[in-house]
Amino acid sequence: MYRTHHCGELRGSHINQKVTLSGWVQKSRDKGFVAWVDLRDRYGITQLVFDADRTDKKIMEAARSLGREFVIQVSGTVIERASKNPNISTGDIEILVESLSVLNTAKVPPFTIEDETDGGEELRMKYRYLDIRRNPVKNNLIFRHKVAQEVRNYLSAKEFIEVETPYLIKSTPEGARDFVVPSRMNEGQFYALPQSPQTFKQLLMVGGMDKYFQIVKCFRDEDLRADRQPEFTQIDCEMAFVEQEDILNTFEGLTRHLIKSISNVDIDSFPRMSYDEAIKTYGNDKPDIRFGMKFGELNSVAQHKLFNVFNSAELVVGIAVPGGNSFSRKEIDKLIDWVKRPQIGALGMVYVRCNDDGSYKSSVDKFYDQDDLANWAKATEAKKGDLICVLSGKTNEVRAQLSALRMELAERLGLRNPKEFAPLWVTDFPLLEWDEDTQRYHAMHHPFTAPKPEQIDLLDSDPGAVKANAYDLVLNGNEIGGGSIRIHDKKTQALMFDHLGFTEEEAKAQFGFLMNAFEYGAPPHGGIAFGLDRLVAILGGQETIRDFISFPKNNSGRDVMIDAPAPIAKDQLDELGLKAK
RNA sequence: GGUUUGGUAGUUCAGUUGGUUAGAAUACCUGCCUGUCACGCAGGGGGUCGCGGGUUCGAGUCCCGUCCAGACCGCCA
Repeated sequence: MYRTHHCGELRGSHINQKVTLSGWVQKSRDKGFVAWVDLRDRYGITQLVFDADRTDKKIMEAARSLGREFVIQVSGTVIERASKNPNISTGDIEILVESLSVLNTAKVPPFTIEDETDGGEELRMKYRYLDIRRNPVKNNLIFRHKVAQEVRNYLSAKEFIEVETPYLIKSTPEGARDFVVPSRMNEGQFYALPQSPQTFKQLLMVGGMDKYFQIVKCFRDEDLRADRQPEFTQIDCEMAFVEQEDILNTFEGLTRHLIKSISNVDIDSFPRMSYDEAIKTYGNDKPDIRFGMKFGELNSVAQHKLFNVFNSAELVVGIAVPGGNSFSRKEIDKLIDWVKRPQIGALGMVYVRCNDDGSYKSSVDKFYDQDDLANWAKATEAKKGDLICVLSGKTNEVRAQLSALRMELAERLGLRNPKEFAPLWVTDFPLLEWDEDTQRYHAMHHPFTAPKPEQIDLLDSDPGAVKANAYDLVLNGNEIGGGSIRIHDKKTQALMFDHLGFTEEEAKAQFGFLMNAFEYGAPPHGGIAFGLDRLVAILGGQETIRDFISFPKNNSGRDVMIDAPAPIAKDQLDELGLKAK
C-alpha cells in the first residue's frame, strides 16, 4: 500500500498514529542535527522530520540525498511539532520517518514548482505536467471541474439530457475556417471538425429530445488570442417549444446558480439591453456594466462652432472619467498617445477638466466657452473632479475607440473588480451584417437564426435593418454565451439562404439534411451556447483562459509540449491520397 | 496578413555613448549550522548574448535579414 493518508489530511488529532504517505519532495531544509522534507501531493503538504537522535543513520543519509520533485514513500509516526506553523493546515504536526523509499528520482525541474514560479509562459507550457503540480494551475483545473459539475447538476435537474454529437462532420462555407480531416476510405474527401454542434442539436429537437445539453469540444481554425483557443469547450444547449423569454429565464437561472454555488455571490439584478442601445451607450456589444462611464453623444452641443475637427465628424462622443481631474498633464498626454496607437487608431483626443469650483478647463478653450463645456458635462454625466475624454470621427470607429479607452481607464482606476459579477443580456441583434470584402450579407449569429417574425417582409427591402431573436449573455464585459430562436420551417430557411447568397443547389448540397428534417414536423426551438473556458476564467476572477485549460496551445496554435502540429510520414500521406507541400 | 514588445547563466532579469575578464537574484553543487518552514552562513560550478550577414581598430550594444515568443488589429457565422 502506497499510502494510508494524503498529504493534506493529518492534524493534531492524528498524533501517535503510524502512517504511510507518498508524494513529491517539495523542498528540504537541512540544519545538520535535523532535516525536514516537505512532502507534497494534490491535497497539500506534510512536513517529514529526520533527526540525528531519533532517525536511523541510513535513513538520515537517504533523506539528505533527496532532490526536488523526487517521488518518495515514507512510513512513520505523526508527532507534534516543536515549533508549529500556523500558515498551513498540517502545520501542527510532522512525521518522524521510520522508513523511506524512493519511488522515482527526478531531474532538477526547469522552473520552481511554487505558487509564484520563476518560470516564463513558454517554459511552463513545454513542461505543462510540472506546471500542473503548482497550486494556481492545479486549483484552476479543480475549479473548472466544479463548474462543469454544477452545470450538469443544474441542467439535469431541469430535465435536460446530455447527448453526444459527432466530431467528424461536414465542412461548411459559413462562419469560421474549419479544421479538416482527410478520409482514407473516401480518397480526396474530407471531414470537418465541428465549429459547434449547431445543426445536430437542432436535429435532436426534430428528434423530440425536447431539452438537450452537452459539454463539448468545438474547433475553429482562426488566429488565437489570450482568450481564444483553436479547440475550446462549449456548454451547448437547445430547447423545443420555447420562445426567447423561456430561454432567457432558464439560463438566467443557470447563471445565478453558478455564481451562487461557485462564488457565493447573489445576483440581484439581471438587466437586459438591446444591441442598438449597447452600441450607442458603450460602443460595444458586450459592455462591462460594473462601472458607469456611459457614452454621451455631443454632436448637438459640440458642432456648429468653430472647431472644424468636430464639425466634420460623423460622431462626437465623450465619457466622464470619475476623479480624472486629478490626472496630471503628463498623464493625460500619455492617455492621448495611448488612443493614438495604431491598435486604437484615434487621431487625437479632446479633454475637459471638471474643476471642484464648477469651472471647466479644456484643451479646446479657444473654441468653446464655459456654457458649452457645461453642456458636455451634462451629456456625459460628468461631476466635479471628473475628466471628460472626447473622441470624434466615423461613428463605428469612434465608438470602438472610445470603448477601448473606457475599458483601459476602468482597468487603471481599478473599477473592474473581479469579485463583482454583473451579467447582462444583450438582445435584438441584427440578423445580417454587410461584408465589404465579399460584397454580400453574412449571418451575424448563424444562418439558422430566425428573423423577428414581424420583420420578415423587411428582408427584401432593407435586409440590414432586420433584427433577430438572438441574444448574448455578457458577464463583466465578456461574451460568455450566445444563442437564438432558430428557424424551424423549410420556407424561411430557404429564404434565409437566399439572402446569404446561396443558390438553391448550394443550399441543398450544404444543408439539405436540415431542410429535409424541417419537412417532417420540426418543433419551434431555440438555444444557447456558453464558452466554458471563458466562463470558468471569469468566475475565477481572471481573463486569460489558458490556465484553466489543462494543455493549451500557444499564440501560433502550437502545442509546444508534444510539438504539434507536425509533418506526417509519406506512407500516411499516400494512404490518404495527399501530397506533402 | 498587419502593428508592437521582447529573445543575455537552469530560470527571471540588468547591462550607460560601441571599449578591460558580460553582472544580480534565484536555482544547482560542497561545507557549516540544536526546530526550520522564502531557514541562515561560507564557498563553488554554470554564458554559441536566438540565428545569419554587415558597419567598425573593436558589437550583447548600431544596421539588414531571419527564426521564435507575447500583446493587439484584421479574422473569430
